[in-house]
Amino acid sequence: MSHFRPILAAHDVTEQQWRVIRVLYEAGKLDATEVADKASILAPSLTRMIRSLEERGFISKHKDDADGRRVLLQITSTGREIVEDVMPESLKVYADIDARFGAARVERLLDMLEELASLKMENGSLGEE
Amino acid sequence: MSHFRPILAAHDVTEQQWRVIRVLYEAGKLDATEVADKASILAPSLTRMIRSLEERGFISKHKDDADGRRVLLQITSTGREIVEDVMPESLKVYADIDARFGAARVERLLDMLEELASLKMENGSLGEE
DNA sequence: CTCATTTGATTAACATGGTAATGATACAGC
DNA sequence: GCTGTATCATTACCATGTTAATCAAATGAG
Repeated sequence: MSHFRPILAAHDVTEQQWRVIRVLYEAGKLDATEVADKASILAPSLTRMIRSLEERGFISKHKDDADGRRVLLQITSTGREIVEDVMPESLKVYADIDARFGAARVERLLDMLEELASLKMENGSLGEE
Repeated sequence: MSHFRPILAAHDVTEQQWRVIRVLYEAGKLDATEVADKASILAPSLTRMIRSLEERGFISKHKDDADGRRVLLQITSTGREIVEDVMPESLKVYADIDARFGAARVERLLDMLEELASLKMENGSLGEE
């Protein structure tokens, strides 16, 4: 990711903020919980990021009329411009990794990591005996 | 790691702090740079952690007589007690992962990650064209 | 020896991870 | 319709990641 940061830094966007606006770019209007989930960001972090991203005009925030607790988020045209500017570099990073590490190995690596992560969820055979 | 945190939380020690005192437990007296390196912690973070760990009496800090810029760190008997109390749980976590995920696969996973990480260091074929 | 450079540590400033507490709205049961 | 509970978001608080700036000590060139 650190390869990637300079491009984002030029837009004053962190990697986490990038994930948020990219999710909104791809999915359209989403509520905050879905965004947090898809961007792997905790709720308290997202709250802070929403404030910052909205102040800078990258996203807009609305209350859900159907459920007053929920917050709906949407990317703005300014935000879209950033995504469209950064995306080519982003794709290049992944293409480069695929080329140099091997796409098949990348996939295998991700599979293993996912499986390892799911293992740890299944139970707690730890610290409770 | 989150499996591991309850045990550490009982001692009011974070995962990063655990890595620091474990390194010092195993290596004896070390200077700050080596500790930061072995525990994968950045210098500014380590500076803050030293303050906290020293205040609580888990480590001691001395100036290096041979090089006044360097700081030497050493675990105290209090710190040693914590390590000896937590270590069994720590080993259990790794043993559990080895058992459930497979020790060979764990090793393969670590190898792949190391190789991937080293790839990214070699150059920057990114963002500079 | 003196000065410029280098190196190690610290500080500062900001963003995020993480947990707990609080607030506000929905909702189920009565 | 009210009330207790559950759910979503926010706030508060602290630790760490991250970069840049600063400070102090060591080192090298002259």
